[in-house]
Amino acid sequence: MRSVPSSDELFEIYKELDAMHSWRGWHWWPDAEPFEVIAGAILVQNTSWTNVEGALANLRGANALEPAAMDALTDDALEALVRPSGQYRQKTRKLRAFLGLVASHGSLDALLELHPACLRTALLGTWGIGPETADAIIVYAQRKPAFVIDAYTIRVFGRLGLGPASVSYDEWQRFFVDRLPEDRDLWARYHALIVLHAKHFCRKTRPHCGDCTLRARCTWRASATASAMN
DNA sequence: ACCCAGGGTCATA
DNA sequence: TATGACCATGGG
Repeated sequence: MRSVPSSDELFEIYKELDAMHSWRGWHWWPDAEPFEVIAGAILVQNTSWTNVEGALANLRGANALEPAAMDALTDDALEALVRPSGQYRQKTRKLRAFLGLVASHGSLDALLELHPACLRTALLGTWGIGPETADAIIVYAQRKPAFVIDAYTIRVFGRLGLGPASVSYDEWQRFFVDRLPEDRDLWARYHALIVLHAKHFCRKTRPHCGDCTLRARCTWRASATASAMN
């Protein structure tokens, strides 16, 4: 059913996305410190980024954007700061669990010195951190190659008729990793462009396909069968 | 009054 | 292993 793209085709799509969206600017944790990137990666789980900005602003105002300072906060205080991002009790637990991982490695710097594969294993063993958050931490905080898969990735490429038929994170990740050179900047930017693209052209319900230069490839039609194509 | 958002965990079958 | 409930705020 789905076609199997060549490496060149995936790179062509990357260039199309870049041409469409690079003008929108690059607000993808530009020069943020690793700990802020990690906090953002946890706080943004199933939440819009605008909500996360409020929580990060609160944390910055409380000088809590470093492990020791955050760890010194009570649960009540941390929950209050993180509240704008939603699921604030869960996310307080998750931040706390990550702080525990940092402590077990001595420091954040020491944790980030790990080989990416080792860091990934350590992150996946931490409560509240799954594959997407782990890969986001590796590529955007540790700045090592990791291709992040998210709901947007599966939606965008699913509508293009590409990628695995399953929704398996690992299968989708292999789909990209096997076809693209192992290049941290390329992978980091590719994921960011997919998110930008999805937000502007591949909304869940209503299509905004007007100016999308990929529309010729798009197999998705609005009302028809909103189930299979997702 | 909905639906959705840059997931992950847990209980159930 | 696969599916569903749950978390919870804020914007459209």
